Amino acid sequence: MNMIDDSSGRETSATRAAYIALRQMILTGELPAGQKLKIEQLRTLLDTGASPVREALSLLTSDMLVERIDQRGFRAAPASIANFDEILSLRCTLEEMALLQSIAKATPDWEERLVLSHHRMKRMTDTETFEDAHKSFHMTLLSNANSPMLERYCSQLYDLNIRYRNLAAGGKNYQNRNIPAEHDTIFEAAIQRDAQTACEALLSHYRLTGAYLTTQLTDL
Amino acid sequence: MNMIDDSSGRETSATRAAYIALRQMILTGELPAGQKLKIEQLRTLLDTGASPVREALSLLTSDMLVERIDQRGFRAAPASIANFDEILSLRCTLEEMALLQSIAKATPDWEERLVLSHHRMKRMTDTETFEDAHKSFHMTLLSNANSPMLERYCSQLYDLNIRYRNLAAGGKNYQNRNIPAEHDTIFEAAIQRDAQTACEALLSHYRLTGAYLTTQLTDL
DNA sequence: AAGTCAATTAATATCGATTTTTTACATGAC
DNA sequence: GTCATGTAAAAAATCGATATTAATTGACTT
Repeated sequence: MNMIDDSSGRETSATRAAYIALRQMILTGELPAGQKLKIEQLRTLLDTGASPVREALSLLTSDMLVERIDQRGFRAAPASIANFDEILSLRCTLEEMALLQSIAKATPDWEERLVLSHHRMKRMTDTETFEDAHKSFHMTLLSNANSPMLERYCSQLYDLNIRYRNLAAGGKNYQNRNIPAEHDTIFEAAIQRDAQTACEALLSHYRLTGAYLTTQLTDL
Repeated sequence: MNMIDDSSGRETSATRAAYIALRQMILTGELPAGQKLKIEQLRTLLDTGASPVREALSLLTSDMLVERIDQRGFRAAPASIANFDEILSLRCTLEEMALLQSIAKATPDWEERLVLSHHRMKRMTDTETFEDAHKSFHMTLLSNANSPMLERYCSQLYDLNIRYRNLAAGGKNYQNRNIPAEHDTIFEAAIQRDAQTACEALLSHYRLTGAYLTTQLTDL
C-alpha cells in the first residue's frame, strides 16, 4: 500500500505499529484465513486503542490481506487453492514483465545492487533473516524496471505467496530441488542480460514452488 | 479495494458516503493531484466527522488514489506522464491476460452478458451514463476469467485511466477515430471466440486512447 | 543574506464515551 | 417443524475532546 516507510527502526505511530503487527500475524497464519477480526479483541491483544486498530485494518485492505464489509467489520482474507493459483499466475505474468523491463534498462548500478543482494541472500543461514534477503533479491531483480506500480503489485503478490507458504508449512519441507542453484541461474542470466534465460529460470522457480505448495495445500 | 458494495442505493455508513464522495472528487480532478488532504477541511466539506474521513482516506489508499505518509496525513496521488504510461502498460498486459482467459472459458451465459452490456453501452447518449456503461462493457469482457484479483487490478487501472482522461479534458475531445466501431470489433471477436483479434482490437483501443491522451497531458 | 533555534500555530493521531447496527436467541403463530 | 417477530447482547461506527507531532514564524547570530 501507499504507506511510505521511513525505514527507521523507531516506532512512529500506534497505527503503524498495529499495521506491522497485524500484517505479520496474518502472513504467518497466527490470524487464520477468513477469521473475523474484532476490534475489541485486537485492541487488547495489541494493547492499543480502537482507532489505530481500525485504521491499520483499513490499510491492510490495500494488501489484500484483510477484507472489509460495510457495517460488519473486518476479517482476514480467505485462502483457497483457487486464490493461490491466481496469485501464482499473476506473479508469473507481472514478474516476467518487470524482469524484461529491468534487463532491457540494465545499468552498472543495477548490476551492483543485484550482486550485493544475491551475495547477502547466500550468506543468510537461519530462516528468519533469509526470508527478508530472499525477498530483497527478488525485488532487486525487478527494481530496474522503474515502474513503481508494477513493483508494488509484485511485492504484494510476493507477500501473499509467503502467506500460503506459511499455511502449507508443517508438511515436510523437503523438495527435490536445489534452490540456491535456481537463484544462481536467474542471477547469472540477469547479469549477462540474457532476458530469455532469466525469465525462464524465474518463472520455473515460481512454478516449481507453486506446484509443490499445491500438493501441501489440499486441506484448504 | 475490498469494500464489498451492497449495490443498494441506501446510504449505509458515513465512511462509505465519504469514500464515494472523495473518490469521485479525486477522479474528476476536483481534488487536484498531489494536493494535501486535510481532515478538518474535508470534514466540513463533506459535513461529516473526522473518523469517517480518515477511514475513507485509508481505504482510498487501496485504489492508489490517495497516499498516506505516517504522521503527516494524506494527499491525493500525484499524476505524471510516467505514471500514466505505467498505467497504460499494465492495463495492456493485464487486460490481455484476462481477455484471453475469458475467451478460453467462454460460455453461453458470458456471451449473453456481453451482448447485454454492449447493447446498453450503445444506447447511452449522455456522457454521464455512458461512462458507467462503458466500464461495465469492458469489465464484462474480462469477467469470465473468473479471477477476482485480476479483475480488481483491471478495475483499479481502469479508474486510474479515467482520472487521466478527466485531467486531459479541456483539450479538444476530437479524435480521428470511430470509437463505437472499435467496440464493435472487440465485441464481435469476443463473441466469435477469436482471441487473437479480440486482444489486438482491445489493446489497439487502449493504445490509441493512450497516445491521444499523452498529447493532451503535456502540462503535467 | 543565510542559517539556526525557540516559540507559536496548525494539523494529525489517539482516546474514551456514545450511538447505531448487527447478531443471537427466545417466543409464539401457522 | 418452520417461519416470523421481538428483544437482549455484542460489535461496529461515529463523535467530541485531548495529546502528539509537524510546520511556521520571527527574532537573533554569524
